[in-house]
Amino acid sequence: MLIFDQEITGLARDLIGARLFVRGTGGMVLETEAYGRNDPASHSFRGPSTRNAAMFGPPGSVYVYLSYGCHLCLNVVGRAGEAVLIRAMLPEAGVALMRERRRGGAPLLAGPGRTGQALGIGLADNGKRFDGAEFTLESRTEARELLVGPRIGITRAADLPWRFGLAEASGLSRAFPAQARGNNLA
DNA sequence: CTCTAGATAAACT
DNA sequence: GTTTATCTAGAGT
Repeated sequence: MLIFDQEITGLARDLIGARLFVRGTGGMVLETEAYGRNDPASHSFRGPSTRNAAMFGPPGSVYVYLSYGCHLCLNVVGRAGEAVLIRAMLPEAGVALMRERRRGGAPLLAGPGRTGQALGIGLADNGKRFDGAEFTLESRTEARELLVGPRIGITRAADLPWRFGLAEASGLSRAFPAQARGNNLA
């Protein structure tokens, strides 16, 4: 079982190799980033607001935000004010529908904006739960080797190694820097 | 490979 | 009113 109520980096690691589905589309999670409560790069840094309200919902909630005015990004909420951004997945379920939503553009799920588009999420999904209804999460079953590196596309706290990826996976949003290997999952 | 335009919600001054 | 933001597609070198 996946534990949502734990340190956010732990949740980000546990989500690698897990399977995530949104209304029948999705697949294995390949890449995540952790965002903490007192993390200058996090939307929750300045406290609760209309935009980030879902980040303060119960662990296991859905947090969706609009990035750069055009990209919807999906997050898994952990403890209050903490969340994990889903950056890349392996297309496994509902591939035809995802391809249609991406209008034939490939890749389907490599990158947070592409993932949001392929899964068909919207701001209206904020506050929903990963409870198996519309949003489902199945924990990883086997041990996997993990890549660790700095987060992408942020300006503050850019040095924290809070980005995680599945080793040997193709379909990551970007390659990890060298030295990223060597952390086995439990 | 690098560069740039594009899109809009919310925080900030 | 202005700026920034957890990016991407498409054009250019």
